[in-house]
Amino acid sequence: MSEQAREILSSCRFFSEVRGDSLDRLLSIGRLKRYAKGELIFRQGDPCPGLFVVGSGAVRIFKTAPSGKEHVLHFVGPGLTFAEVAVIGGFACPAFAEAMSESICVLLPAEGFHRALRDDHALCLQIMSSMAFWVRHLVGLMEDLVLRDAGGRVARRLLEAAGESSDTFTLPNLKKDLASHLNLTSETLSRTLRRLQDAGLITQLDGQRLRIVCRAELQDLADGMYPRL
Amino acid sequence: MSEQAREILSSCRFFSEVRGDSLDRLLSIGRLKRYAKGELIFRQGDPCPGLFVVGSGAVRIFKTAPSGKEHVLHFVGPGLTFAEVAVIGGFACPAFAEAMSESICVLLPAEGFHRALRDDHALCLQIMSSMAFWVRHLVGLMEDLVLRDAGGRVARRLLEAAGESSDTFTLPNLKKDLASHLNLTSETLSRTLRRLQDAGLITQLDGQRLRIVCRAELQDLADGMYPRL
DNA sequence: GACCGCCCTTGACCTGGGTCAAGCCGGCGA
DNA sequence: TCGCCGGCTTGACCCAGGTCAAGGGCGGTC
Repeated sequence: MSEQAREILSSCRFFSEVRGDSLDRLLSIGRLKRYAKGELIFRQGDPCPGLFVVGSGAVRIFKTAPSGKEHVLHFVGPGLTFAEVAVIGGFACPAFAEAMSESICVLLPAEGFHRALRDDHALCLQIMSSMAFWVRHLVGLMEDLVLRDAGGRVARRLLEAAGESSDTFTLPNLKKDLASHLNLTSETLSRTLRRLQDAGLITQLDGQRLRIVCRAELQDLADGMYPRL
Repeated sequence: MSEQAREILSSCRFFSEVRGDSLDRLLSIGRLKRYAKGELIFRQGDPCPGLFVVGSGAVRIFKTAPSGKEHVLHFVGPGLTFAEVAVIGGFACPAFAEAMSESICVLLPAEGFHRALRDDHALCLQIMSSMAFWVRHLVGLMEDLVLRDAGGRVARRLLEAAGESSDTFTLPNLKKDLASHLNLTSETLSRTLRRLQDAGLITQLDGQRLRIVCRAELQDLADGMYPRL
């Protein structure tokens, strides 16, 4: 497969330990896919086509309720994967996937990926460890939804996304997607950010970027120490 | 190790495909543990001692917020495991574990379990598949918390726990544990069950057992089809 | 440059479910 | 047998966050 595909796979944490023959084998089964902005990659309930690795662009994974409400499970950016669990477990797609912008992915078809797992013990160990991190992340999200209020969720998200090193945070394309991910309406997210700003914890740089001003207080808020903002 | 331990491991779905040498190896590192009702098995943040397999009794896994609110992540009964993800990922315990009644578990210490994973490809594949199911379950729980209202969550839980075959549902020892698992207060759970009963969807047999009377309507409620009860 | 559509923000109001408080019931020890 | 204690139920009230509606900003198109 192309040099581009090699580039994408090797920049992916999921496959960071996979080298040499194992990597070649995966590359040999991979297919490069391109999606237009807004294009649906798969629907909830579809048979799972395989494991996707995002090379560029961004994909959102979401579920919908009969009521029409939709919930963004996660945002998948370059170097990250999706549908890996469905592939491994042999399930149908548990959610929808939609390109949030023009996106390029490597698709590793389920059948070939299974064969690779069967044959390659090192790959297994690597994937297992990645899945463990993924589970921990999911449990963190659940804890978030259940144990924190709106302010706490937003604060935690800002800190997590900015990371240790940087004080700036770039919002996803649409605020309503972030809101949905945090199980808020866009109205509430808007109000919450405003309150954070009024309290001097953050400043809004431009439409898409925020700066964290007071990390410690934000952390307190995320930890639920503040009774109220 | 004892015959009892063999019994416990082989009745566990997580290890259902593990046989012969692999099983012997696991048995050789396993330790039988006994916990009194209410005993704390580990605390959130503790280094993870290993993978637990419940033989008898029941364990609840829960997190606490700084506010004091606690959330039951899951109930672990005979034949099920806990702390498996922390072991595999090498994390600290992500939650508390407490015996809900007198309980017997097999503990597979982290170090030995890791060695088994490194050496045993079939075990890896099995565990990976089990983890995939576990992730799917977690995502289902999240979907539940986010996309359903109180009535829908209770209805879904009743249907899920009763299963296809049976129309009766046995509550966990304490209703407030079930409430916490569903992210409800015990008051709301109480009210919700009452409403279900008044609507003729369920009947209360005794303190701990319920009978599902109208499966279809309960399913509609779980699917969020009913605007309100 | 005028129109349009989409998103974001803000305000006013509503409601699902939490909180608080008051019984009630059943098990258990003295 | 009685009293106590912990969990369950029920009612009254409250509030965080959702809903609805009214602008406002901004890019795209003709």
